[in-house]
Amino acid sequence: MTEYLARLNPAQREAVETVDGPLLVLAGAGTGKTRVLTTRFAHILLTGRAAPGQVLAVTFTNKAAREMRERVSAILGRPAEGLWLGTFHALCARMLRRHADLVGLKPNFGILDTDDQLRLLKQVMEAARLDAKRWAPPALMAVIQRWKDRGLAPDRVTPAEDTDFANGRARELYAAYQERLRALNSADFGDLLLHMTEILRGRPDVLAQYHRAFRYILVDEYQDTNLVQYLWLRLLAQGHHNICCVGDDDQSIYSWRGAEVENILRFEKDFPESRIVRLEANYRSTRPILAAASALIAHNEGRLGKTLRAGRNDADGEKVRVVSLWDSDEEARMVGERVETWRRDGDSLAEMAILVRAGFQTRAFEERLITLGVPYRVVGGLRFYERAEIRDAIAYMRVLNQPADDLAFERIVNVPRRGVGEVALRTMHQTAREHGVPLTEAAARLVAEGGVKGRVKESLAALLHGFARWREMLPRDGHVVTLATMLDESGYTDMWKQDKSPEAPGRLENLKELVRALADFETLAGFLDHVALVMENEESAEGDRVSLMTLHGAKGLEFDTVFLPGWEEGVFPNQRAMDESGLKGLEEERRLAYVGLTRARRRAVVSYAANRRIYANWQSSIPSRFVEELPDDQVERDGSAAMARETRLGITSVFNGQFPLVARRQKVVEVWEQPARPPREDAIPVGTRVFHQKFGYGTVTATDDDRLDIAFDKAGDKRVLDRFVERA
DNA sequence: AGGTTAGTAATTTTT
DNA sequence: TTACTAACCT
Repeated sequence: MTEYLARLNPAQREAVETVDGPLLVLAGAGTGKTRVLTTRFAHILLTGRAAPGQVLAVTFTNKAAREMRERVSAILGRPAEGLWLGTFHALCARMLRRHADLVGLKPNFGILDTDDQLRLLKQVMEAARLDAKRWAPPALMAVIQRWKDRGLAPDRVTPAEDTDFANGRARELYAAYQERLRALNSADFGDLLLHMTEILRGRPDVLAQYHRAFRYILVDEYQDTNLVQYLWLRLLAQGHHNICCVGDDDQSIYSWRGAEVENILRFEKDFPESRIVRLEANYRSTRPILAAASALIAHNEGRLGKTLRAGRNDADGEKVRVVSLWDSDEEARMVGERVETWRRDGDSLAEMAILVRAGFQTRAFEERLITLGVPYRVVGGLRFYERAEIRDAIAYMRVLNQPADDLAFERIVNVPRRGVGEVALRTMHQTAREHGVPLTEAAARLVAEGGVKGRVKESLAALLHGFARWREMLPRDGHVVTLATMLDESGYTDMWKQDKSPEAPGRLENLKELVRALADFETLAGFLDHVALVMENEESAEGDRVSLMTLHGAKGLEFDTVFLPGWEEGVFPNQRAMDESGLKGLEEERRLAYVGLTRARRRAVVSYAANRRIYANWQSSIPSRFVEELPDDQVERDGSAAMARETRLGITSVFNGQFPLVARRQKVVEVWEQPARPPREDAIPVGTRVFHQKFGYGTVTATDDDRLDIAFDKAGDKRVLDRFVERA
């Protein structure tokens, strides 16, 4: 047997060797999903079933695409070239450039970022005379994106599917938005998939062309596909049916972005002869971690069903720790202390991660780690190409590349400040509309014909001359020199040099980095495409640092030690997720918890605090139901944690019957079916003087069962649970 | 046009 | 708390 096959376990080998026909690989966390995918890819090539260019391999992230490319090359023993391997968006962009005319675009269409989309949408809404205060543009953007996620072009949206946004005018606005995009020769992210799917649906000749081109299709993270991606895949797989999807329904955490786990089930229906392989041997985590994660996720309904087994011989290990703390500060201290202790014991910081539900939660830990002098890095956050200075610089390049790029021009026309404000911009827009020309041309006319005067005229003239000059430079001096010159001569770099804010030097550094990055590209257009599609954070993974990130950001990563703080009702599971999506939302939160736990190889520390500062004021909180769903025999609860857990069981009123989400389950049913708690004998009436450990003395101003509103003498107005105060 | 101040809202975000 | 926006003043 060939060497690369010998390294696989039987299930993995089956997934690799079942080459023909539809195959669904259900791969639990840490079961070697990437290995299967890459080995399968290489296997197809090495057995001569297809040439490199005849396999279509789709991922969600650029990172995953890069990794797959590297690993396929490693197995082949040579660089893998000519592959159709990339993200859904990158592959669609590549295809769409060939067929742009079929959807009314030119092959050099631009790809808009979120800022541009929003700006354009605002303009569309303005033109439709909608009150931006009553109807928020981002809300409409979300509606349109959902439609695009579902493969619905404006003419496919039925009136019944219109939302109540703008009194049912969302469809009309969507159509207008698409019209504007076309006029600007631009596509947004959703369009890449939508247009391509429309083309494949409507043009059998084009579809046939791709059927001939691709003999095999490989799909990563299948549980995260949305409907339009599914349709696109299904169209491409028609005929040969050689499609292999790898995914894990238990790790589906992007439904709020349009992902539909149901695609897994649909797939089986559409390809009745499909086979399913389950990868269940986990090579990552210790037994207790696996057992805890499995027990937790077992609370979800409608799973396809997988059981993680420890695949390692050395899988025994410490129990999962659950620590309860008095407040969020103490939680941060606890995490900091353990980081220090384990570091002293020889653990590497790079092997520790703090995974939070929401980005803002990282701050408390950052502060603590700074105090302790422990190096850390925050993963995620603003990406390189999302920084204002980078977007500005790119907007300059876009105008250079395509003078008709109104959105880019609008962005930089007054950056740096040139005295071209709202009024001047409106004049330009009006002229542009009247003559049916782009903004740059409108500006040129206004300058020439005296439509603008004084400073505005001077500035616009200077800027337009600048662009003419830089455009001349481009073929002569190359794009790198041109960009640097353009940024200098336009006054853009000066703007940051004169800026006294602490971020300014960093921004100048970023601009230099951008110029350096540009050098890697042959053409300006190629670079702009890269920027739009490969918005990556060039994070220097260098140095021994603790990683801080959201649970979403941690998907696909693993660490020896994982801290999971903030397991409190409302925080995690997140209140809004439950409000908006009910049981589905809760189950997705639980999957997120599952993802978090399964990131850990050796140690997991779950924690929650009884009091948390949210914005300015303190709020008491209740331990997350997930804490309780962890199995006792795999978990070591800190003394006070055990106590607080009982507290949680006793407190049913906090849910107020709003979320009978857990009532289906035996164990908690008891809790839910308890008769309304009898009025407590020790109820604290309004007006009582009380003492609170943290806030000191105060007077009760209102009560709601066990929750008290208290006006504290020093700490101000707070709402706390009655068990945290005593009569003064 | 641009800077200042007061008011308001606040997950997750692969492309 | 911060960060962003809208109204307001210079």
